[in-house]
Amino acid sequence: MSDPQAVLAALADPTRRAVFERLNSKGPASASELALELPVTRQAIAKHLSHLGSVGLVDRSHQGRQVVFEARVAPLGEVASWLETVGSEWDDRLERLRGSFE
Amino acid sequence: MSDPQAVLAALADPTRRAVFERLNSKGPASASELALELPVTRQAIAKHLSHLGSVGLVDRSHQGRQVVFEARVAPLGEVASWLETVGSEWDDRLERLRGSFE
DNA sequence: TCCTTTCGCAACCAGTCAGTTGCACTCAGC
DNA sequence: GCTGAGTGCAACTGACTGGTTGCGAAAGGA
Repeated sequence: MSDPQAVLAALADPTRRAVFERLNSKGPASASELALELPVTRQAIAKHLSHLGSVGLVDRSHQGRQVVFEARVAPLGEVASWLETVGSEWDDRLERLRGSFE
Repeated sequence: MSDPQAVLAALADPTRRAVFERLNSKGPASASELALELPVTRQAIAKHLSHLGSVGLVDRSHQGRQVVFEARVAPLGEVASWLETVGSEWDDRLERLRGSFE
């Protein structure tokens, strides 16, 4: 259960988004594999994966010598519901405003 | 029509989120008013408002000598639908995976 | 055992950005 | 015209962080 704002911040970086979307669309991969497909070094990828992992957007598992990372979409739902909450606050405000004219 | 990733990045900063949520929950305010309620200077607020405005999360209007800012929630919907798209990509991948076993 | 691959850790660099300070401008009220 | 409130612009600073390089450790294969 990661807080939505941390997930928001994690998705704010373009490279981190690229890593996540790559894992999400083409399936699990290791940091080295990702480094071949993206224009940054393995170390940069590893840092981003660690960041993504800390907010629950990525799962790590060992396969022999390799460490394979997999995307997890559950935190996205929490962000979505947070956005919905903010939106409904706005609706409430409209409602109160309407009420004040009756 | 602001792109969802810019909105994402705009909402990533805690202070900027605080400004937006303040405007969203308590209604329009000027930069000076916001500076009284938040622990940063008016200039910092003004920069954040400019940033929020550039992604469509805030509307500005003049009231006499004052400049009043108001929250706009439409871009939040775009972010939500983007999140949904990412989620559905994941569903597609599951579907393909399922198909490969038949 | 030796070599290679993969990974993790630490140090370092450079760019970005949040925040402050200072100053100039505008406009309403006296 | 003067004063004060509200705003905008520019320069500066400090901290954070994305990215790289270098090195050492662990693990599989010949």
